Parts: sequence; C-alpha cells; structure tokens
Amino acid sequence: MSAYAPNTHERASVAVDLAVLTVMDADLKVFLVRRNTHPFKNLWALPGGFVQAGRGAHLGEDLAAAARRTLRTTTGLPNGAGRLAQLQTFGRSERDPRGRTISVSWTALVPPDRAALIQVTDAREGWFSCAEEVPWMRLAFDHADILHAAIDRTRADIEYTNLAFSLVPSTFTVGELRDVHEAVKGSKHDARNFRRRFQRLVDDDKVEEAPGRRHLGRARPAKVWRFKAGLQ
Amino acid sequence: MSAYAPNTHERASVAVDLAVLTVMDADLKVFLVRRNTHPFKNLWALPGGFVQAGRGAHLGEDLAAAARRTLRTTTGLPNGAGRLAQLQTFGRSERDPRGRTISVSWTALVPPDRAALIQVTDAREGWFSCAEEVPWMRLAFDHADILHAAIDRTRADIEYTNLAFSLVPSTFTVGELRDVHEAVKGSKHDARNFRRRFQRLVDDDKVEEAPGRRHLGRARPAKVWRFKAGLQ
DNA sequence: GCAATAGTGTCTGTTAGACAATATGAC
DNA sequence: GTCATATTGTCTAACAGACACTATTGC
Repeated sequence: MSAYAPNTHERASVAVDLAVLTVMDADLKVFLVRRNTHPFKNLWALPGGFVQAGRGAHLGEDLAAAARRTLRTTTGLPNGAGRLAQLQTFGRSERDPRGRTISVSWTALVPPDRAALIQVTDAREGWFSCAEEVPWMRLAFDHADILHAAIDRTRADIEYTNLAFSLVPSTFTVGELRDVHEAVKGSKHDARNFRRRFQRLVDDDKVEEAPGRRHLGRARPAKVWRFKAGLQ
Repeated sequence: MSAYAPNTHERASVAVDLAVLTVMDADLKVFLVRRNTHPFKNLWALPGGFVQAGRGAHLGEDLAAAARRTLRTTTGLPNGAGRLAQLQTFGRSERDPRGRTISVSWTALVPPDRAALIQVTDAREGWFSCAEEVPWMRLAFDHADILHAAIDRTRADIEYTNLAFSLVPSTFTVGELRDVHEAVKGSKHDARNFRRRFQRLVDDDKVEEAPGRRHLGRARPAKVWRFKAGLQ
C-alpha cells in the first residue's frame, strides 16, 4: 500500500456471506435464503449483508461485527449462538452484476438445539442437506464456491480441532458426537475406535460427565457429557 | 446479501497486502518496504496495493491478480516466482486513517535463489528477520497483525503440506530442506528423524534424486534432490 | 589428524485401524 | 425375547522421538 491513488482503484461494496452449518438427523445442513430481489431473484443464496457504513461519530462496522449481525438478523439467533470463523474472501470482478462487490465469507457453526429454534417462517428460507440437496441446486452469485470452501474447511478442521463440539448441544452423548463427525466427513467411523479417542479427551479432562442419561428409540441409554475446555 | 441498500453501506477501498517470506541463512525473513507517503510515513510496511478498477471494456482485477501484480511490481520477480495463498481479510474501520480500507492479505513464499535476485536498490526496502528484527519493529497500519498471522499459518501448514518445497531452490539438499523447517518452526529437528521422513517422500516418489552433489564449507558433499509432485 | 556435515539403524511409546462380545433398556 | 444402541479390549501396522556410529570431504 505504497501510495493512495484514487484514480486507479475503484471503491467496492463489501459484503459478508455466511455458510451457516448444523448437523440435524446425522446430516450436515446449511441454512439458505431465497432472494426476493434482483439479481438472481428467486435463487437460493447464503445469508449475507453489506458491511455497515460509519455515520456521525460511528466509525463503521468491524468485519466480525458484520458477520455477527448478519447471523443474528437472518436467523434470529442471539449473538454467541454460533461459532463464526472467517473463511475466505471472494472478489471476482463479475461476481455481482450490480457492481464490484467483495465478499468476506464466514462459516457459522450452530448446535442443533439452537438451529431448531430458528423460525422458518415461510418458503423463502430453510435448511438444506449438503450431501443430498445442495449439489443439485443453483445458488446465487458464487455462493456455491463459497459453500464448497466452507464444507471443505470444516471437513479438514474437524480432524484436529474442537470444532465438533460447536455442532452438538452443550451436553451430548458419544453417539451424537460421532454422528457429527460422520455427517461432516461423509463417512462412517468405527464406534469402538471413536470411543477410544473420546476416552482420551475424558482422561485429559477436556470433557466431563454430565448428570443424567439419554436414550433414543428403544436402545440402551447413553451417558451424557459436557465439553470443559474453552471452545476453539 | 438479501437487498442492495446503498444508503446503509459505504463503499470501501480494497487493498492486497503481502507477507513475502523466504528462508535465507537458515532464518525466516520477510520483505518490507518503507513508506514514503502519509500515513505512517517512514514506517516499514508489507508491500501492498489497491485492487485496480475496471476501465472501459475491462472489468477490473481479480483479487489473486492484484496479489500477483503487487508481488511482481514490488519485488521485480516474474509471475509464478512465488507461491501465493490468501491468508485473511482485515477490516477494522480505523485501520487506515484515510478512510475505510479492507485489506485482503496473502502470504507469498519465495525460494531463496529467487529472493536473492530482488534488487534492493535503496534503504527503503529489504529483508528482515522474523525472529530477530520484526518483534522490535513498529509496522504501518495493522501490518504487524497480518505478518503474525502469516507466520503462524506458515508454521502450522509446513507440518502437513508441501509448502517447504516453495522455500528451497528447485534442487536442494536434505540439509537445506531441514533448515527451512527449522527456520519456520523456530526449533531444531533431529537430523536422523528428519532424514527418515524425507526418505518416505523418496519412497513415495514425491521427490527424486537430481544430478550432482553440493557441499558447503569443508563438509562431506550432499546428494541433490528435486521435488516431483506438483507444488501445493 | 581435525572439523564439519552426510548418511544410516534401533528401540520405545503413541496412535489408528480392523475386529467381537457383552450390557442395558424399550417394546 | 427381540431390537437397537452403548460399552469395552486385543492385535497389528505406522509413525515420532530419543539416541550413536561411520563416511566423506576441506583444511
């Protein structure tokens, strides 16, 4: 940034776009909204919004603040209900026919109990299966690229981060945690080997037993656990 | 991006800023330029530039194209001489006193033989040690944050990617490759264990022997190798 | 001979992957 | 009793870390 040369560069609109992900029914799902305005009217899109301008004494919004606000206003979830992480910035000059728009994309991981609270008021928003539905959908702008990047990143990160704990309720069973791994990876885990890795987290005091048991269907009830270490 | 509301968002300048890294003398170094204009005049900064506007039939520059151009014009290296990877986008509203500026930051890994070709014409640009010098320097804008993010990312990625091969010449010795790992990690490796990991790359046909030998000082000459698998 | 780096092999502990049997509760 | 899931243990292969010696050159 050696010189300020307003003639040689245009100023661009800056948007944040969110890949809001959750795991429901052992399936990775993304929250999409249907556009009701030009361009790409009636196509499904990632929820997003423009970074707010500063007015008066205000200096304008942080990128992270814009992402938080967008998650809040498009899903109705309170701040902090999802884990936001900056993903990648997309800026192809033709990506928005209205004019030069830079999209700073984020992943937002939402636990399923929070996701269930999102009021799907009409047919203009909803959850879609990343494995079954999304590959057949045409998304607005370059949102298909963004979504694929988000899924790839999540898939890579779940191996060596605590990200999976952002996709289960605050207390959970080993089976629920395994479902999250399997939904994100798209492949099955050996339940015994998974349990052994989980046991190491217990031994390392990353996870503790929570009161109660939980059982679905007519199976044996499972112990309930809570993640202790700080998220991240 | 549900609606286009020009009144509620400002248009921002979009810059690319580059953490140009190389390993020289077994030390991780970054290329910095000294600003000769307001703001932060005379402070050291990452090389950067604004994303070019479209004019006439041109639609304006891609973000990656802007990064390539900035690397070329600030270092004199031809396109393709460095490995560019998008890092993170910084957008604190007060990060540039001239007005709202979004910085899409990149790491550029340059092999040392290319880095040596960069003409350091005057005292307004040069290579600085990330371990010895950078921690004591005040950089322009939030470039210290960007540089730390670049170093952290490089340090994390070198463990499980082929990134190190972008920091050695096209043919190299095992010792040179080990120097790169040690410079990036900031810690020593056991030469025997490192050689064993390297041997696996040879067995997997990722690396092949190149003609000749290379020796520095009065030590035994080392075999010379070439990375076979495509970069990345 | 001395200094300096290149190059090789062993032992041990950790981890992942493959694999089967028993336990518990709903129905 | 049947069904469905929870829970536990063994064997093997791959890999990392610690560690010592010989080989080859310049001086």
